Amino acid sequence: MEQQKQFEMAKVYAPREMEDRIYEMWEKSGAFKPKIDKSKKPFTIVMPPPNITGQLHVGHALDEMPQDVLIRYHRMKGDPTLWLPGTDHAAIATEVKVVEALRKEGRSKHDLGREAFIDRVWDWKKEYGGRIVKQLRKLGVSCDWSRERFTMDQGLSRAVRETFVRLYEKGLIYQGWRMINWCPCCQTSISDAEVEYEEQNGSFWHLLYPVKETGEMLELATTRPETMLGDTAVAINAEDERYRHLHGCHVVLPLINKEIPIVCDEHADMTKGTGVVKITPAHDPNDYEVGKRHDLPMVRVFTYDGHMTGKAEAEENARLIAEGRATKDEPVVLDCGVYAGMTTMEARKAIVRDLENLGLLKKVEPLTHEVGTCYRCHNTIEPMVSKQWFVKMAPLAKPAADAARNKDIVFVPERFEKTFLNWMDNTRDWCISRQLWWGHRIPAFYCDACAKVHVSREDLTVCPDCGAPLRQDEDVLDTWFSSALWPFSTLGWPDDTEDFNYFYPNSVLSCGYDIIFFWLARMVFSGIEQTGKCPFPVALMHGLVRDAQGRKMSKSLGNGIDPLEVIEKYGADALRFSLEIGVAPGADVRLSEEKIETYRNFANKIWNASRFALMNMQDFAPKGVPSKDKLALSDKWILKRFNDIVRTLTDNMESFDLGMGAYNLYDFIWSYFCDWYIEMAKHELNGEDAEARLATQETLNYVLTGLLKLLHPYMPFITEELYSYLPGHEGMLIEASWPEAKPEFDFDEEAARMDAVMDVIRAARNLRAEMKVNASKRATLILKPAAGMEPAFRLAEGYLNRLAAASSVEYLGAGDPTPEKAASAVTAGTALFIPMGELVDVEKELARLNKELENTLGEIKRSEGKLANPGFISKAPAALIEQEKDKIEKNKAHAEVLRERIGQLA
RNA sequence: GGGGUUAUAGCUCAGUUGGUUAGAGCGUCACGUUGACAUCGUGAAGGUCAUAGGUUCGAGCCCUACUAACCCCACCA
Repeated sequence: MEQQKQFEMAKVYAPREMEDRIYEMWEKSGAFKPKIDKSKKPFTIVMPPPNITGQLHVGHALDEMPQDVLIRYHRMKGDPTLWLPGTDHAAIATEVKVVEALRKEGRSKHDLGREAFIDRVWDWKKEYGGRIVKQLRKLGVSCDWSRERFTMDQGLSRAVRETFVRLYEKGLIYQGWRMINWCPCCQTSISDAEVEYEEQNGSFWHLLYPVKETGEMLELATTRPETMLGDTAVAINAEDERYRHLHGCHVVLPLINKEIPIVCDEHADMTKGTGVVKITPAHDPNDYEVGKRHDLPMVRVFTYDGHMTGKAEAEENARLIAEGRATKDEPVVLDCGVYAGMTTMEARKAIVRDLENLGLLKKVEPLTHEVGTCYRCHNTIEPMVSKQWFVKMAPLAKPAADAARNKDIVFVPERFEKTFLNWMDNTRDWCISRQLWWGHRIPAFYCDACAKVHVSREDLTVCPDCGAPLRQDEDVLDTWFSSALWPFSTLGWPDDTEDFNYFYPNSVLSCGYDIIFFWLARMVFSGIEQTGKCPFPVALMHGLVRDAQGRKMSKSLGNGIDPLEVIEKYGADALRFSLEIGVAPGADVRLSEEKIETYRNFANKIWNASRFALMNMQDFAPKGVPSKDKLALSDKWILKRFNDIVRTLTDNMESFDLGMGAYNLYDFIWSYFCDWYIEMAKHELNGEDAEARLATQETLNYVLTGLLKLLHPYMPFITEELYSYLPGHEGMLIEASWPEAKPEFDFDEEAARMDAVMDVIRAARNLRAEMKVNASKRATLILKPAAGMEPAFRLAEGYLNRLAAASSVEYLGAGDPTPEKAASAVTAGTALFIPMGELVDVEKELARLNKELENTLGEIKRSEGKLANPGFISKAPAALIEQEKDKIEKNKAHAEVLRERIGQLA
C-alpha cells in the first residue's frame, strides 16, 4: 500500500492537481466550522467583506493572508475558531455598475423607477455577487461559509435600522443643511473620508470688484470664478491697514450688479495674495463658516448635476420659501441668467471672458493645487450646502479614542494608534445620507400635513400624530454605516444569539491601513456605542501590494498581478507565502512573478524532501515520538533545533510576527532540515545498523510531520497533501494539534558538538573550493581536534565522508606533527588538513593563514580591551563577561593552532 | 501647516528589550549532476548600517539636529 503511494508521488510538485480537490475536502469535512465549547475561549475574526462588484485581485489575497494564518494556527491549537466571511453591498460602486449596464441598454434608472431598479440590482447581485466568494476559495481561505453574510441581508438590515433608530433617539443622528461634498457625477453626497485630493493644474484669476462708496477697484483672487455669482460678501482682515478705510463699505458684484458687504473676518489672510477674499457661503466650506459668523445670505448657483442654476430652479425655490417650507439654513437659488444651464466649466470660461471684456480681470496666474475628487469616479467634488443626515461624532469618538488610550484596543504595529487617534480627535460629523437607491433606505418618514419627521423601527404609512399619509426619505445610508456594525451584526445582534454571546467581541481585526478611517474607526465607535464593548482587542494592519519597483499596481500601468493566473501557474501556496514572508506588520509588500516562483520552488523543495522521507520509510511503522536510546548525533541535533523552531514559531504567531514566522520556517526547512539534516540522515538510513536506521526514521518522520504542521497556516494545500502521505495518518486531515517543544529533546550539548562538526565540514568544503578540487574527488581528511572533540568527530565520520567528501578521517594527537603538503584550516580550535601533494601553493597557504591569524589576534585584542574597561566589568551582565572571556580562550587556542601550522610551513 | 514612515550588500529586505567579527533572498563569479529536488548542491566576492552630534562600559538599534524619499490628514480665497 505504502509502496504504491511512493511511486504515485510525482517527482515534481504540481499544485493545480491538488488544490481544488483539497479545498472541497475541507469544506465537506466541516473543518472550518467552529465547535462552540463554553469552557474554551474562542478565537474569532470577521473578514473584511469584499464588495459584490469586486473581482479578486492581489489586494484581497494580501488581506486574507494574515487572517487565514492566524485562524489556522488557533484552530490547530484547539481553540473554537470562527472566521466569518461575507460581502458588502457597496452602495455607490454597485449602483454605478448597474446604471452603466442600463445605459448600454439605452435606459436610465429613472426609466425603471426605484423598485424595478432595486430588483435589477438584486438580479445583478445574484449573478455576479458570488464571483468573488468563489474566487476567495482559490486562495485556500478557511472561513466558515455556513455563516456567510451580506450587508443587505435581512438580519444585517435589521441591525442597521436598530442602530439608526437608537442613535436618532439619543440625538446622535440629526438631519440638517450643512456644507457637504457633492459628486455631480454620482449625484450624491459623500463623506469627508470619501474625498480624495489630487494635484491638478489650474489658474488663479485676479478679479476686480468696484467699491460702491469709494469707486476704487478691490483686487481679489480665486481658483473658481464660476462661483462668483453666489458671492454674498467680500472679506478683509480687520487688522489690515491697506483696507482700514473700507470697513463698513460695499462692493458691487460684477455681472449681476448686486451690492454685497465688505466684512472683516479672520479667514482673510493678510499675507496671502491681496488679502481680500470673496465669500461664497453656499459653495465653499470656509466661506460657509464665514457666512455663519456674519449671518450672510447663502446663494446657490449650481444645480446638483453640475450646471448653473436657472429660472426654473430659482422659481421652485422661491415657491418653497413663499410657502414657508424652506428653512433659514437653506440657500436661496439664483437664476444665473445668461449662464443658466451651462456646466460649471462652461460657466467658468464665459464668466472669465465677460469679466475680461469689462476690464475686471486683472491677471491670470497658473498654479497647481489639490482638488477634491470623488473616490469612486474621480470627478471634481463640488462643496454644496445640502440637507443631509449626519452622525454626531464628538460623543462617539471620545470613548473610541479612550479605548485606544487605555489599550482596550491595541494596534499592530503600534504606530497606527496615532493615525487612529489623530482622526478620532479631529473628526467632524459624518454625513451618512446618499442620494442613491441601492442600500439601506433611511427609516425616516415625513408627514406633509403636520410637518413632523418619524424615525421608526417599522415602516410607517400614516402619521401617528395626525393620520395623514407619510412618505419615506428617498435616500439610503453610506455603505460604511452597515459595515461599521459588521463585527456584531453578522453574529445576530441585536438579538441575544448564541453566536453573538460566544464570538463577540472578536479576537482580532485585520485590514489594510488604507481603510482605518472608512471602516476600522467606525467599527470601534459603533461597537462601543451599540454593544458597550470594544469590538476587538487587536487591530492587525497590513499594507498595500506593490510591484517589483514599489509602484502601486494599477490597470493603467499594466503592472498588476492576477492572483487567479498565478495560482493557476504556481499554486495558491506559493502566492500565499510570497505575500507573507519577511513582511513586517503594516508594511507594504512588493510582489513579482519571480518572487512567487521562488516560493513555488520552496514548495517543490518540501515536496521532494517528503518524497525522500517516504522512500526511506517503506518498512517503517511509527510509534509517534523517537525514543532517545539509539538517536544519532544528527538526530539529536535536529530534534533540538526543531524544539527551537517550534518555540520561535509559536512566539511569532502570538505576537503577530507572521512575516517573521514564514521567514523562520523557510530558513529552517531549506537549510537546517534539507541541506543538513537530510544529508546527514542518509548516513544512518543507508547504514547497516537497523536500530540506528529506525531511530533516524522516527526522527525524520517526527520532524517532517511537525514541520508540515508549522507550515500549514501558510501553505495549507501542500502540507495537507503531504501529511496524508506520511505513515501513521494516511489519508487524514492535519489534526488539530500545534506542535509543542519537548524538553526531553533539548539536547543542548550534542547540538553544540554537531555544530562544531558542521563548522569543520564547511571549512573542508571551503578549502576544497579554494583549491578548485573537483567535487567528486575524495580525499583524506586529517583532523587535529580541539580538546575533548575527538569523540564527536568519530561519531560524525559518516557525515564527514558524505558532506566533506572525505575518503577517510585520520586524527592527530596534540604533539603530532602536521602534514606539510596539505591545505589547512582551523575552526574553533580544531585544525583540519587535506593532503593535496603538489597542488598546495605554500606561499598562498601561508598568506591565508597569516591573515586569519591577524584577524584572530585582532579579536583577542578587542575582547581584552573590553575586559580591561572597568565600566564594562562593573556594568555589563555577568553572562556577557563570561562570554567574552570564553571567546578569548577560544581565539587563543585558535591562534595557537594557526601559529603552529605557520611555523611548520615557513 | 499637523502627523507618520523609510534610509543597512548591485537590487529587495531582515536585524526582537542596546551586547560575537551586521544577515538572507535575488543577481554576480567559481566549481559541481547516477537515486529526494537543476524548480538542485557547494563555495566566493560584495556593506564606514544616509549625515553630524549626543547618551552609554558598549549604538545599525536610544536621543537631538540635518538631508533625502514616500504616505496620511488639514488647507490652499
